[in-house]
Amino acid sequence: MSSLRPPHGRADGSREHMGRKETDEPMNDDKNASAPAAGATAPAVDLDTLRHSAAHLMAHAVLDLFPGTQAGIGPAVETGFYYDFLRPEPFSSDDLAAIEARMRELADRDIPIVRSEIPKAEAVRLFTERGQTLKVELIQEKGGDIVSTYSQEGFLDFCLGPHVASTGLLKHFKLLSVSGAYWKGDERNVQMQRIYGAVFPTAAELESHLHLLEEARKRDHRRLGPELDLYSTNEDLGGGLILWHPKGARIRAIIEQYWRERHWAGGYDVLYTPHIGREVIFQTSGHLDFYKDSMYAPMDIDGQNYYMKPMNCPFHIQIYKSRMRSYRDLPLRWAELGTVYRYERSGTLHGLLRVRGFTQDDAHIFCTPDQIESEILRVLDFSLSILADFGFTDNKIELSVRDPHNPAKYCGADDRWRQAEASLVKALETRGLPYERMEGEAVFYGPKIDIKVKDALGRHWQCTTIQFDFNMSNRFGMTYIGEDGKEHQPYMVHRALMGSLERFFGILIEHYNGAFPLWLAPVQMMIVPIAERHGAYAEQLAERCRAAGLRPHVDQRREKLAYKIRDAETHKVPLLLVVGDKEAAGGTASLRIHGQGDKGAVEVDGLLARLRSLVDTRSLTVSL
RNA sequence: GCCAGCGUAGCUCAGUCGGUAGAGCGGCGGUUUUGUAAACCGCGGGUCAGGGGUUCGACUCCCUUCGCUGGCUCCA
Repeated sequence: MSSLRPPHGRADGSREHMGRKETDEPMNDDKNASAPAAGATAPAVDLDTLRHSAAHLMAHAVLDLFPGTQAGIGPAVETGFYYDFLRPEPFSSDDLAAIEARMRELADRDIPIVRSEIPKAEAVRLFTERGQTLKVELIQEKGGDIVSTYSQEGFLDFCLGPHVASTGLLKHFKLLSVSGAYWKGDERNVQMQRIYGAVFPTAAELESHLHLLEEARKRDHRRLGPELDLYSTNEDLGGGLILWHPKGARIRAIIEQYWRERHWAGGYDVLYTPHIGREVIFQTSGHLDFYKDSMYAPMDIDGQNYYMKPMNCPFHIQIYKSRMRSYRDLPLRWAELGTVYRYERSGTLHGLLRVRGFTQDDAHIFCTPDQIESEILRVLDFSLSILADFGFTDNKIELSVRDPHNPAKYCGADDRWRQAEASLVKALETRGLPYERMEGEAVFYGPKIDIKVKDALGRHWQCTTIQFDFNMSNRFGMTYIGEDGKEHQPYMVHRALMGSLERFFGILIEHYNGAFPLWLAPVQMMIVPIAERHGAYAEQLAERCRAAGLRPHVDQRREKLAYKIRDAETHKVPLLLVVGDKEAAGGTASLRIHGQGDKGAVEVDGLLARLRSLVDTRSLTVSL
């Protein structure tokens, strides 16, 4: 149903997009079987070929070391490859090391990789002989009369190719992890073991990729969040439920304040609606028909079933319906920081990025058909402007439209779809924004624009979604009175900018590596008196900071200066103001900026004015 | 939910073959009054995630529940 919430996917750069690309179809298909032949021996190879060949090399090593193992599929992916294996015993990390060592041996021997084209029956016989019944299944499904195979010594694979000429060309790889994966991606099928590996053309690139992984691990919000005392989760509380600590809550409150101000200034009104509602509202909305699996069991209140809301739209619609609406009232732009609860399968929970209770920065725009273009443009501009304030300026935009081959999957009249899509395209083109067209990625009730932000490590995260909805206004019988005095059905757009506050917070923690820009930092300056006798001056200074609308904290502990500095630096406090005899006498403070070091003594009023302006402009860096 | 792995002090981790636990940091107490990334001494702190079982004896072996991790599936 009308989800406002962007998919809770993980970062493109790290996990989610390890999905399949063209080369991940090692299965044969006689239509293309002859095309890649030349590539098989070409000395200059593209990256996917290299990675796919590395997958074969690994399968070769695995089948050598663990006889009886069956191979599934082994495509190239974004940064390397994976290969799925069926084997009763789990692969241990020791096994991984052994497999990698074996791969190096096989690579060192520079074994030629040979393509052959053989009759299907022959292929079936060969793979049956080897006990590779999964491959036989693939051949029978995918193969034409003649199928292609690749072999390197005793290892034989059913594969379209192309591949590198010999194993010696495979040099810079590393096995990373093993995990479960369903045969053919269907959870009703047997579960196999998937081994992931990284492959790059040069040692330097592999090294830099491994370094990126390490960097991502270090700035993982699940590590930084609790470490910086921003949030926690708790076993007794339950999975997927977030406790916002004072510092995290401070950041959230700042974001919420900013969000409200921007919305009011941007022509929105802000709503509040309850967390639960009677069964009937979710029957009308269709959630109980289409969305029940994601909803929690009802609670009985005075003999009536009430549900926790999984979305805010039915509630906003009730407000719309609370009185007659004229075309003169439209557009109505209603926003809410709406807390919703959704059942997510236990295995999918992930820190702040995928939780069971979260707050969407939701909005619904109700408008007339002829307002839709300008409204889309407006919401697009608004979204990009807000994302930019958080430092996300390099975004990827996707336009998700219907699958032209499967119109039955969607509801709503054709002309509405055409108009909706046209207005989305128009908005993107008016702004000259490049976008990727995603056929068949539309939600069933309407097309949408998604914005994925690119973080400091180059990973993409989906935040914003702008979705048409042809369904809700119909189900709830929403109307407005037009110029003609007759009832009309309003157009409805759902949108979320940050997605959910939890998720956005997680992204921000990783993007900034926990070192929030001044306007968001929960503690903006740590004031450090050198000795106890400077405590009073430090407090005075803190008072002046607070009077300037800044957030200081005084470190009155009886510790050495160096200790307090180290502490503030590791907690990523943006500014340090050191005060001792000199400063107290001169009415100054010694300034130290996180990541920049000691800046020497500064005059206080000037500093505060400067900081105030950095906060007001939401500057992402501190420069004086 | 599924496959695999993990869960020992607030945090990071050690703990041999089954004989009921240890370090560093943090915390607390004291000494030190400190000038730009960790002063010194001392002290507490654990139902070894919870429950059940095997055993003379379980942190250790088995079962189970919860939570977490890597993926798969899902992300309407």
